[in-house]
Amino acid sequence: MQLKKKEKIYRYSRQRERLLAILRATESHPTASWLYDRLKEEFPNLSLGTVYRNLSILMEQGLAKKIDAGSTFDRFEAKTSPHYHLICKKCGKIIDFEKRFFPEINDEIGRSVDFDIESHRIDFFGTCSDCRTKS
Amino acid sequence: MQLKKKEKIYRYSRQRERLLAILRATESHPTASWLYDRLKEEFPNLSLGTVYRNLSILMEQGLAKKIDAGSTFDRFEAKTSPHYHLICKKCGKIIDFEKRFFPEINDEIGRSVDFDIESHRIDFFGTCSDCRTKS
DNA sequence: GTCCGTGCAAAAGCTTTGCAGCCTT
DNA sequence: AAGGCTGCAAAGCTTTTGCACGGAC
Repeated sequence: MQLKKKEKIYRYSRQRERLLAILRATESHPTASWLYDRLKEEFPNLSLGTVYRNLSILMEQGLAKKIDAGSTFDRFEAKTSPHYHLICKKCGKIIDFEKRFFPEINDEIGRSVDFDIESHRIDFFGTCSDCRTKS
Repeated sequence: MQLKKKEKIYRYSRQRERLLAILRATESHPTASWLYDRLKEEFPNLSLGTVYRNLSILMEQGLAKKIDAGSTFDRFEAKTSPHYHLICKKCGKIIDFEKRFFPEINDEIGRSVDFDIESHRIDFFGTCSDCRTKS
């Protein structure tokens, strides 16, 4: 018999609705602190804990993702379509890239290892055009 | 005229030599704290700060790498050959995978974006065989 | 009425850093 | 002798959490 995990119930919150809207409206892969600053304009008493708690809920719901890009702080995005990231080593900027997706490599790799592969991420590192121009 | 960055001078240290040896001898992609525990067996007065400082130097020298795998703490490795990671979503274990490398995708992607790509990382997420057996 | 979400503040956890003394060069 | 490296401890930062209150349902 299977143990059924209790379904978590989410209530509506204006803060979370607006947080998601802000995250969806930017392409900058912002930090929690940046989101806090934006959202605080609408909710002057907003607390940073609320931002973190709501980001966590949005991730549970599959509406937001955390990006691990080597910074000391986390960055988030709300884009759900499959895509990769171009990460600039000079300025840390993250740019979405979705012109080519490799769904086939999960299978290709999966056939050769004893590991159930569900997904993959690819990040490209280099220098963005802005930083190239500057130097 | 080009500004030449002053070359950093490194001195020998027994702690760093042994740290690298320990990192090279494991396949577990350890945390700084794990390395500290191992190294402290040889240097009873060792401080965690020394581990971090030396990891940082080893990374500058290209002898160690930090792996961003979504944990709250960093993990490190000393393997220099190109390889990818299989990351278990259940237990967090990281396994090296080097049977297939895709050097060509840097060029393939690079041709279509205004971004100088130097390298890429690929991480596969899923369930390791240990965790699959358990469930 | 329940009990989830919020604000506030404190705590937690990993990593960094200032300092004095030691060791490498 | 110069200055990087170390241990120790304190500080720094991001993220998490306890609590009482307000809001969603």
